[in-house]
Amino acid sequence: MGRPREFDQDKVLDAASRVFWANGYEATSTRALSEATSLTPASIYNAFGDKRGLFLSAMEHYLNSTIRNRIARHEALPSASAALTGFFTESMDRALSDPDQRGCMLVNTALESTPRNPELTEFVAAEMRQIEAFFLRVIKTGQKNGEFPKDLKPEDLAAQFLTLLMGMRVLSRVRPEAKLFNSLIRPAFAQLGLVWPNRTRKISPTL
Amino acid sequence: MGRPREFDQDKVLDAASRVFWANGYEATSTRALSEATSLTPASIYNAFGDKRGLFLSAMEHYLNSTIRNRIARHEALPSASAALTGFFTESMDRALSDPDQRGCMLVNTALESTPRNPELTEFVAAEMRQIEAFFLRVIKTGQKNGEFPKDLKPEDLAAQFLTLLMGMRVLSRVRPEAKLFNSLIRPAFAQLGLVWPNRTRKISPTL
DNA sequence: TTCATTATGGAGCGGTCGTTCTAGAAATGA
DNA sequence: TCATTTCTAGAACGACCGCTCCATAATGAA
Repeated sequence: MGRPREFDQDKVLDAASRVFWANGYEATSTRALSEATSLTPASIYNAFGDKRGLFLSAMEHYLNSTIRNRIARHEALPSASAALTGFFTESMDRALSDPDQRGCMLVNTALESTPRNPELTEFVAAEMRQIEAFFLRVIKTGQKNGEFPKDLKPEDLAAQFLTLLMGMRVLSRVRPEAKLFNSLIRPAFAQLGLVWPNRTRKISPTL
Repeated sequence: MGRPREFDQDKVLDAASRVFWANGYEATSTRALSEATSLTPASIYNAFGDKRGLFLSAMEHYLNSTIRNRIARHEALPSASAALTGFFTESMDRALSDPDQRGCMLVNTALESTPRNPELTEFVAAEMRQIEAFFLRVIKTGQKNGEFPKDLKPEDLAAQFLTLLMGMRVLSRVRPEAKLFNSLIRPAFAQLGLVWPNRTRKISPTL
């Protein structure tokens, strides 16, 4: 019933999340969003309510197409070692190959959200718990398999890997250096008896 | 020559940095800065040039009174163990006792700065290198002393501690949980043969 | 005293912000 | 066909943005 929408929601959210990701919520104007999505203000407000609504939808879209997707793909791998190595390899390559040094939209949002936006803060916190839970599952599996030593508490290790990931995302905004990242991941992996194969800066595709 | 200033620069920068720290650069209006500092716009612009100038001065003030000060105090301690333990104890207590969960102004700024502000990005990067250098000095001293084992590369350890600190600062905005922080610091300290005394949430003074 | 210089208070500048409004277009159901 | 509903284009709203201007006040130098 009624006139159908002319835009592709996925493409719109893709464009919107790119802008929010690069500039943050506050520094992104609704005009910039209009231009990026090729949507008029009326269409945006009709479809998403307001700027915050579009941001939340764009954030969901971002999480699904990056972090959640990455977790699902690597958790499906046969070994815990491969899952962990693959996850960090991909994370590091992405961080180093982004010419805009946008880091991670989740981390960017974490530092832009304040206790005055408790729902947003809780949303970010919950997503970080999901990442931590992924690490916990992988580590427990690896310990059960015999891939990883069993003397270390998996909860501690999961928290460590989460923080390593968060710290890397901060550093990738200001110091996207392969050498730095290698010296972070190598000792963390060594705890689990894993050898981290040093990686070098990856040139981004020109699109 | 000319009329003297009526305000105390230190108090003004203290007030300004509080507002920037809590809300970020973009979300802080010059009106809010006027109110917080009790200065008219004319006085602010006369003294600091523009909003960015005030921000940079406030940032310097913040760094001097927090991170740089903390580094200097702990590096003066007789043992490397005490320096490292004291530094992280204070960092963790500060993070957990802040009712506004402002995290670290340096980290907040790191994620708000873009490659379009290369000077700001470089400023943040340089400050982070200073923190890393502090860790490196302490670790090298500890290894020379015999306080820390010598089999681990001090450069790797310094990078690790920097990332741990950055990651903690991200998490402190959204998940300021003492238990989480203890499980992060404990294993990192264990590498150096240090025992981390678990800490609990510290209630902030009511001022 | 006078003058040059700098600081302050407060009004207000042009511009941009997030958002809404109105007119009309494109679909469905009767 | 026509009423109803939803979506789109583009102008425009009031609010707020960063910042400047102007008159006046407070200092040191001559």
